[in-house]
Amino acid sequence: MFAVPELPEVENVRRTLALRIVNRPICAVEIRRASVIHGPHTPRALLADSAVARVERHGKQLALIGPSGQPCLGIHLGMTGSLRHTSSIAQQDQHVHVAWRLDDGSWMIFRDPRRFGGIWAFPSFQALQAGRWAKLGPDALSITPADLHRRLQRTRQAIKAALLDQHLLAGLGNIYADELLFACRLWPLTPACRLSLAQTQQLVRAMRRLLARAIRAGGSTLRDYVNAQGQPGGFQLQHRVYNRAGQPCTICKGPLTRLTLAGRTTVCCPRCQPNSR
DNA sequence: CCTTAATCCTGGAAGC
DNA sequence: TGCTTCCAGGATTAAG
Repeated sequence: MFAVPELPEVENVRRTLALRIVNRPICAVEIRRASVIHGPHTPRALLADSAVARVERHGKQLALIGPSGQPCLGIHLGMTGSLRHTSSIAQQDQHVHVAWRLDDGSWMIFRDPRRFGGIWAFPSFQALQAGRWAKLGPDALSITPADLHRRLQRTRQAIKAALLDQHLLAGLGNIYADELLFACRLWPLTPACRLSLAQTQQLVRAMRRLLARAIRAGGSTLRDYVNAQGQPGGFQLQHRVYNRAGQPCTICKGPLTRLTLAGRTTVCCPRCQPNSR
C-alpha cells in the first residue's frame, strides 16, 4: 500500500546508498521545493562541491555526513519519502524535492509525494546528534533488555503505543510493531509497565531477530518502497498480521482482528496474543 | 498521566 | 465511466 520506511527499509537505503555515493564528488544541488529543508539551505549546507563521507542511521533517520569539518544532513523519510541514486530524473516528476548531481552526471534524489519527511541541515554530525537524535530513544537494534525494561516501566501506555514512541525506542513503525507483538504473543493493549524483565528479554530477542530477517529480505514493499538502487523488498511476503485483518492466523487459523490503537490500525490474533498477565 | 483527534499530504481503492 | 469519499500513516500539537 505505502512505502512506510521503518528501520529495516531505512537500513537498506543506508547500505545501498552508501555503495553508490560515498566519497563521490557532488557537483551541484537543485532545490525544487525549499520547504522540505529545515535549517540553512545554501549550496554549501547541502554538500554542494563536497561529498558524502559516511551514511549513518538511527532508528528511522539517516545522516549524510560530509567530510571532516563539513556539514551534515539529517534525512527523515516520513511515510512516502525515498532517497535514491539514479542515472536521470524525470523532469515532470513533481515529487522530487531535492536533487544532487554527481561527477558522472548521475543523481541522488530526495522524493516524497506526501511530504511527511524532510531534510535537516546541520553544521556537523555532532550537531545533528545533539540537536535531533538526542531526542530519540536507543536504536531498536542496539537497545539492551535492561534499558528497554526500565523505559517500559515508566509508562502505563499500551505496549504497542510505547513501541511506536520514537522517544522511547527508535526504529519501529506500525508494520514491525504488529509483527513483533504477534511474534511475542503479546496483546497490543497490555500496559507497557506490566512486562516483566523476562518478557522484555524475550521481546528484545524477537525484535532483533525480526528486524534482522526483514533487513536480509530487503525490507517490506507494500506499494512503492524501493532502496537507493531502486529495488523493492520482499519481507511483505513474510508478514503474519500486518494488513491481514480478517484472514486466518498462521498459527491457530482463526480470523485476525483489527482494532485502532494510538490512532493506528492494529492487527492481532485474539487467541494467540491472549489478553492476560 | 493518559487518550483521542486534528494537522500536514497524495494517490489508490472503494462506493455510487 | 466519472465523480466523491475514504483511508493509509509518522510525528507534533492541542484538547478532553
